[in-house]
Amino acid sequence: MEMNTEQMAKIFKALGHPTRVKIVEHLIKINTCVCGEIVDIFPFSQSTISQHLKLLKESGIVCGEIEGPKTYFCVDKTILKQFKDYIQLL
Amino acid sequence: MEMNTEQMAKIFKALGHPTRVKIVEHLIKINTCVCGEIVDIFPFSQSTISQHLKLLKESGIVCGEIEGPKTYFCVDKTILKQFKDYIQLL
DNA sequence: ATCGTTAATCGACTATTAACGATAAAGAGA
DNA sequence: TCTCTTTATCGTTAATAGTCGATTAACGAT
Repeated sequence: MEMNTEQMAKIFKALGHPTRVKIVEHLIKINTCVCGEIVDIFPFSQSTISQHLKLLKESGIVCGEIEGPKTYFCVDKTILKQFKDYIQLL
Repeated sequence: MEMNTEQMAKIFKALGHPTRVKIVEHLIKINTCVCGEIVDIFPFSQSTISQHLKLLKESGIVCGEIEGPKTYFCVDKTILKQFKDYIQLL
């Protein structure tokens, strides 16, 4: 499977904000975590973080799994690999 | 030299538009070219393309060299390498 | 059944972006 | 010098993004 330009631009756009880059780095580091943990790390409101997570999810680079009242977020490893592969070919 | 999160986010943001991704891909392919050539490729006005090039320049991933009335644009290979290195570590 | 926790969504506001046409600037060539 | 070519910038408009507080929804536990 290979990314096209549109998909790449969408992920680039999603990563085009320092907070979202940091969220993704954090998710990669700790593998999975819930929204509240991310809210605790950053100086933004719960709604703002939730919005950032929504954008990341829409780009495909992050996925969220609802489990009871919580949502577990993690990086989609398949998409991440495709993303990295594309960039390596630049 | 290593990129920090802010710099990365700035480049991601600059690449967060399909036209700008394509411009960068084109620049990598043909090494260097003037604004007018890019205008001919895309269905946007000269001012819009010039604006896209300005954003790419400001992010650092592209550089432009004025030579007479023309400006030669190319990808900054050093920055591109740092960019790729950063992503590879994700 | 109510309450507390967690996350998503809504509505508002401001700021930024994307696009255009028009204009300006700067050099090359007649 | 005047004109042509090339690119950058300005002013405008419409759309999107970023942030917040308030509200809603969904679930678990008492």
